[in-house]
Amino acid sequence: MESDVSANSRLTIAAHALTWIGLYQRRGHEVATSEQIAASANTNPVVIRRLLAKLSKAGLVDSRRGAGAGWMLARDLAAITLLDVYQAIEPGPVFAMHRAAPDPECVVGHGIGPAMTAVYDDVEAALRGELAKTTLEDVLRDILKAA
Amino acid sequence: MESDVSANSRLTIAAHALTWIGLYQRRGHEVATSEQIAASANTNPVVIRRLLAKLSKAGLVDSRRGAGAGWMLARDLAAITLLDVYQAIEPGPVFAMHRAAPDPECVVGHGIGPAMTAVYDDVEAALRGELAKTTLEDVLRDILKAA
DNA sequence: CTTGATGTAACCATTTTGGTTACATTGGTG
DNA sequence: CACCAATGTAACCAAAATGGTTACATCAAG
Repeated sequence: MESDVSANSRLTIAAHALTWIGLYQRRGHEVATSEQIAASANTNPVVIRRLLAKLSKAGLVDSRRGAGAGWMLARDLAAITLLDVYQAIEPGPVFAMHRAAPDPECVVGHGIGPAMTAVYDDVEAALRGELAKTTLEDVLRDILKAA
Repeated sequence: MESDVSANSRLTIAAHALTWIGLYQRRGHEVATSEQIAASANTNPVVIRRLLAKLSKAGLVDSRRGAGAGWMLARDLAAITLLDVYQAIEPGPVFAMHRAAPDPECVVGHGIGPAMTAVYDDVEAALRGELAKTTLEDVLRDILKAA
């Protein structure tokens, strides 16, 4: 215990992958391979494929198999928000309830669940609202501006 | 991999502990012990003490040692927001960057870090803003209302 | 039919999370 | 003063999450 800075990097990697595909296609290529993306993101191709598989189920990308296989965007970068990406890869909530149910005989133990759930719902809504404000086009613009 | 619903329950347990102490004191008791709180939250007293230790460092609670030892609020429930609790126990960010630095030769690999950091900063601000809206007095009111 | 890449399962090392034991320390009380 | 209940922490552990890696069946264009 004691160390923090947990959190996972999936949203970052997924945004990286999609942005990379978008830029690659914009430069005239049909599809991008998980190997190319993995090289840019400095991770393993399987990690990329796992994320893209989820993004594919969410309708954000399409894949082509066989020879000349690879990935392509299903929508323009401007039509994909970070919320879309987040929802595609992170079904779980940010905050968890008690690991084991609290004492139902205790007033606090009995009522804290619903009370915190209500708050967490609002927090998640705020988080989603904020993620929805940024599209991958915005991210790419930021990237190109800084280059 | 694959399962989700990660997230930790620390904020929930910490809010539970503080609310419990507040109600207990309101009923005329001087201090609450980690054992009592642990019984209500259905966890181990050491887990409670670990959290309260951090909350103590943040100035939200005080502890008394020796005989008649225990914990008491350093401020009224109405003067403690969930943001105060969150900051006391969760220094780390919600989203992480690449585990290994991306390819600096690649435009995306080079610029994605600052771009995502900017977004994440806004998201965290929104999350904190939402947590700041609720005080533990609000939580307790909710609990008592439902009882 | 060959080939290059997807789609997934499987396995593993590392880290996080939280539960548990253990124990030194504290300070009021009998 | 000795007792004792509870804090404050270290240490250890089991379970789960996170990502990296190998392996391989499948697919489809050439």
